[in-house]
Amino acid sequence: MAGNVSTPGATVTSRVLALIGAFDEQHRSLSLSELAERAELPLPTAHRLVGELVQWGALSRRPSGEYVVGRRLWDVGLLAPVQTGLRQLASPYLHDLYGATLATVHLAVRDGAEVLYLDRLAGNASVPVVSAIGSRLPMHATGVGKVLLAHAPAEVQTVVLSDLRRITPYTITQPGTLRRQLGRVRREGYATTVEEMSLGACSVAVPVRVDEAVVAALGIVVPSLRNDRPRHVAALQVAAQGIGRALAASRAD
Amino acid sequence: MAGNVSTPGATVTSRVLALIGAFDEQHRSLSLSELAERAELPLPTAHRLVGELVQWGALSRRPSGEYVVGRRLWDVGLLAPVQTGLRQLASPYLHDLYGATLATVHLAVRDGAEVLYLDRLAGNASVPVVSAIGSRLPMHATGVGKVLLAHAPAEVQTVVLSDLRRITPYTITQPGTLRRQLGRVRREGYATTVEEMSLGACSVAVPVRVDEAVVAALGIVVPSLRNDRPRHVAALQVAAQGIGRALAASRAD
DNA sequence: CGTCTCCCTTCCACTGAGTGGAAGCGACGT
DNA sequence: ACGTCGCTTCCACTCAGTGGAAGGGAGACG
Repeated sequence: MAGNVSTPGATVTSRVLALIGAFDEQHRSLSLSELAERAELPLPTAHRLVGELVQWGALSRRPSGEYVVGRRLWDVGLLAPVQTGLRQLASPYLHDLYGATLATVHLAVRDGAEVLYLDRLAGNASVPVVSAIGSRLPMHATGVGKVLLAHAPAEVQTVVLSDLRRITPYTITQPGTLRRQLGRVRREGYATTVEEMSLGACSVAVPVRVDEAVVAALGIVVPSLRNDRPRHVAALQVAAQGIGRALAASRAD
Repeated sequence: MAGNVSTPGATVTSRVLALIGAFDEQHRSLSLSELAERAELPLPTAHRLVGELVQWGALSRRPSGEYVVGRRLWDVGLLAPVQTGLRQLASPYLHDLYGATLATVHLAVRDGAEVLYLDRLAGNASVPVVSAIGSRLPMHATGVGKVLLAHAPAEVQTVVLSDLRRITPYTITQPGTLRRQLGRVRREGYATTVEEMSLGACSVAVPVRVDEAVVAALGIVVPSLRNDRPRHVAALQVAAQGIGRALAASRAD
């Protein structure tokens, strides 16, 4: 699994997947040789496999000759259960929340020791943020992250607290400080961040609960927490409750 | 390539892709034997390949034993340019449009002789509709479909007009009638439908243009066209122009 | 409790699909 | 005209992939 793709033990399947996996946030389009290099495959092999992938629609070739992820993979990706349940159900509430706050809205779940962003609505006038749908960010520096961490199993908290990387000058890197904040999050029902992830961006986030269990987090990003905090928290909680109820109802399947 | 997957000439790659392609809207979760059958592969072969796919994260296995599309494919799918360009750019305008109309908002492109829905915002109070992100619908019975058809190449129009399936009692099935409507769409700059796709749902749609070329369509679904039509068309056109300008600007890459 | 059925998993001998070094091509630069 | 670089094609060798057959194991039925 951890091993090389081109050396013995490599199956055709693993080579195909290595090619698909060669694409990421920073590499949305790759030339044949880049692909071969990133997948650690000899060029002729990459060439043939990529040809098959293109024919099927998993990749597609730009006029420029570069390859990009194809529409068919996009189709299939949308069938993943990540989006099916939570995301689709939550969608209307996110829009309402956006309408009420006009701030960037995030829906996220915990993925191991990181936050996985499931959805994001950003308005034209919103604060620029680093998150993107499908991206992962550290838990200790985001609003949704703190919410999810506060309700995560103890062992996850331990892992995260033991590695608080500094991202901005305001990032919390003291385990004690963060641990105290997590307690407050549990008590008060919402988390905040102040420029801990990116300068000029503050956030407020609340948990989404189904029968007490925290299944996701809902957050907004605003330029400042000064005003409106109660209004924002209220709007978030209304939306979170709506999503929670919708989720619980849908479990009648 | 059109040929069978298990018969001679089939490559490992094509088998792997057949497995991935076995999932669709109606089949989001499949047992091993269903997978094998749908991919037309012998069971042991399917078993082995699926094992590799699961290990990589392209598929994942539910506690129930059924397989679903994995998170990693979701990740990769999101990198497809479908969403990167148009969808991301359009997102803020869609939200504004939703705020202005409180109706279900659709962003769609033409994919062959069908409409492919790229994005959809649905409020809580919105009319229920069949579309879903990533789904395809016929062009002759939807607002965005008519817009895209009106600006499609003649050969596409011919194909579509030759097969006007009835969906509701109000679906237009007369080629002549539809052809006349398409002319009006081009002249007036917007299309409408009245319960042609689903009862109780009407729609208004406009083209998104970049330098005169129609690259997408933007539509809303409402319970009735009686009132507000001019206001809706205006709101749609404002949003479509915004998206068009944003797209044109982004072509400075 | 035995037995039938259905679905999943493992085994392994045969073989043809996959491999990748090498050579060919075409575009661009000097 | 010649060198370089990235893509494409070729093809003989061989090892990865194949899938029939047999081995679990969970649940239904008599």
